[in-house]
Amino acid sequence: MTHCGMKGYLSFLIMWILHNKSMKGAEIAREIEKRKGKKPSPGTIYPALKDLKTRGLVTVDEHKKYSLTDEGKEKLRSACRSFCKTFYDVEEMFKFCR
Amino acid sequence: MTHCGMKGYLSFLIMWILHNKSMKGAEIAREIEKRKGKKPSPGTIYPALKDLKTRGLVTVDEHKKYSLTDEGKEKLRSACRSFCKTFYDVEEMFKFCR
DNA sequence: TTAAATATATCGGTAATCCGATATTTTTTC
DNA sequence: GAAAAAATATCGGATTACCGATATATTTAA
Repeated sequence: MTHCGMKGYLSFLIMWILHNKSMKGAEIAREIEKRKGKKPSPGTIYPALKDLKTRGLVTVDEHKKYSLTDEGKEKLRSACRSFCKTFYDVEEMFKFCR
Repeated sequence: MTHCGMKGYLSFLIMWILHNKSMKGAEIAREIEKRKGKKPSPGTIYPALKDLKTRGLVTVDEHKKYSLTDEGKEKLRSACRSFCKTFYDVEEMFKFCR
């Protein structure tokens, strides 16, 4: 349970971060640092981006800015649905932890 | 990205489910099914519970009802804090996916 | 009190995640 | 335009998560 006992949600988080703004890799890494408190290493973030690209969920433009493809958006939407259903009581969680 | 691209949050979810009610293993499995849409197999849920027990985060009573230990509660609280900080904009996520 | 159904437990294998180390490319600064 | 800094990329390894198969124990029904 390194972080939240939630190893594995990195690509979900990346997609969520990209959902309303395209970003360069380093920018994404900084945003993750802001959220999680720890910056993912290059060996973590770039393979993850590559994987998302390979799967057609993100694209990179000529300035290496990443953004969601239509397919990526659709995928994110369904992942969000799943996430929100699983944590339907997330508000209680916010209360619980303060 | 089987579920949410969030492999690894099972033990976190178990602890969250236990945070206000002690339950038997099978009950926990049903609750997870309700949330995720898929029931974890015995080979998934019991090893996870055992692991949590080994780490002193849950205990089992004589009727095999699991509940959080004090240490487990504390751990859950800090995991929740982390989770909520990471997904501080979860409300937007709820909007996004409908 | 048997038989059937349900719940619990363990093990081994597969796949996935993540990161450290390292190398290359791009950008910035002077 | 050269040097330094920052960003990007790749690879291999260690760890972990999960599940299918299987076995045992417990509860329920008859």
